[in-house]
Amino acid sequence: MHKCHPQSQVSPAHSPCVASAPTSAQDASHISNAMPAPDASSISNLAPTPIFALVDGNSFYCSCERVFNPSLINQPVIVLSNNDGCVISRTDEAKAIGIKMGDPLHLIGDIIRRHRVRVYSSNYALYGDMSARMMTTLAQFTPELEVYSIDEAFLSLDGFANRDLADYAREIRRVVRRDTGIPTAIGIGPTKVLAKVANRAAKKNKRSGGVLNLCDRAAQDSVLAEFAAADVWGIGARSAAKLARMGVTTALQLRDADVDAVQKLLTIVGRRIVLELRGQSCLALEMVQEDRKQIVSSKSFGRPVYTLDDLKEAVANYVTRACEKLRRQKSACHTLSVFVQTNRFKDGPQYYNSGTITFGAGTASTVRMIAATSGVLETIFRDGIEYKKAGVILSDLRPAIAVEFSLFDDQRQHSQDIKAMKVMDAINARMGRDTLKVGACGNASANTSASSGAANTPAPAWTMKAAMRTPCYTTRWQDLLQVG
DNA sequence: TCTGGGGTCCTAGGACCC
DNA sequence: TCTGGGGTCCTAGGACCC
Repeated sequence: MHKCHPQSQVSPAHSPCVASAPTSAQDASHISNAMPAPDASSISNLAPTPIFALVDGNSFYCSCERVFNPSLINQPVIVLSNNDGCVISRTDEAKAIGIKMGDPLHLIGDIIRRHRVRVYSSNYALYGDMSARMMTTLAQFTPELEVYSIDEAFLSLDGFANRDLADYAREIRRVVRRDTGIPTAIGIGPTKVLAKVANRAAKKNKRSGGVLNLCDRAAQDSVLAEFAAADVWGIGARSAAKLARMGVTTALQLRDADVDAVQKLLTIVGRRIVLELRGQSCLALEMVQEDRKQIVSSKSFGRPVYTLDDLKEAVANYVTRACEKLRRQKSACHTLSVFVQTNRFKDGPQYYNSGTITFGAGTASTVRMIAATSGVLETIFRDGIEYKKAGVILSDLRPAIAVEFSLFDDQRQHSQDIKAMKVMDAINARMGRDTLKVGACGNASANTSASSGAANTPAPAWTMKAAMRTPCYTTRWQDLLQVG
């Protein structure tokens, strides 16, 4: 999902930034260690400056809830993280009464009651589907689109320089709103970092109408002067503190700072940000989704877990999710790690342990990997500990098609594994997730939602809390919104 | 009682080899 | 045995993103 933020390596194919500023060939050679310094003379001075638009869904999760529940409009609304832990999305009304991103639910009970804040558990099936609709709509407006996260996309508007870009962006907003119900903000700039700045500024400034074009220098100067360096894409808390120590607190100061000094402080990443703020594009649009290099599935438990059996069941479910992702990208895993840990927010003794298994021949078999995690858990489990979280990490992923066998690997078993997984994936695709699953996963649904009360047995402790989840309006027939 | 989950990239330092 | 330099590969930790 997050391939190309300022920390990512620069794609060698992308060097038009140098064209607009030939004096910076030196700079460019530092940006990418992998590529030779471009020969300035070989680059046409007429190479067009790229144009990026960043489209971002406003309070995306909350907006998704509003689409299906108009009574939430103009109300403070928040959406919670897993286990109803903390705030991960809030509407403007919720921001206005002081609710912050990441606030733990149990610390803001007062505000919630006082202002009658509408509170929702997160419903990723719904948000994922709404996201897909938004991206499909956006794709109508440009052939070059990078889906950057669930609620954001970069669009290349390279061919649109002859149009009024702000007008075009307003049209995009209108159609996305009409076709999906999601309100957006759009920032436009000659680099991704500037498009990001424009987007944030458009959101903040109510007079902007949700659109801001930062393609021209005067507009950049005035907006960057009012923009905190800490809010620039790629500058986190640590880097902001370092910059502040050298007297840099605004984005304008950062842009005009000595680029070598910034690089010394913030590595090559900082250098790129400065150049991007100057209008030299270092971060290319990445239209194709690269395969994951690592797949993680980990979750805090709804309630504390004490037994090895419960841990095994929880982890079997996490492995199931991770392996589905693995097979979707047609990879095989060579290294599998499992970890368990206590509640890090609780006083008292902490425990963390992990174990790793390597597979000589890569595998994508849920069955095999569950068996492997079971063995690992037996070695890292200690009795008498209150576990709060566990997870698995699949790494050293390589193409499944190229799995290599040694003399001792059982190739016949391997091809049977593949067939079995094909069948399982096909059935689950047709009939719904977990229609067919490995016995070790138990009977519980991973999500103890309000609607799962049919079972007579209580949910295992590890299952997630999600007491305030809305129905999956768009992805389950039973949950279709009824009108009338 | 109560605090998310899933990613990527960069750098420094150690191990090892020539 | 000592001394020196340079290269590669791997890993852990730090930082950042949504």
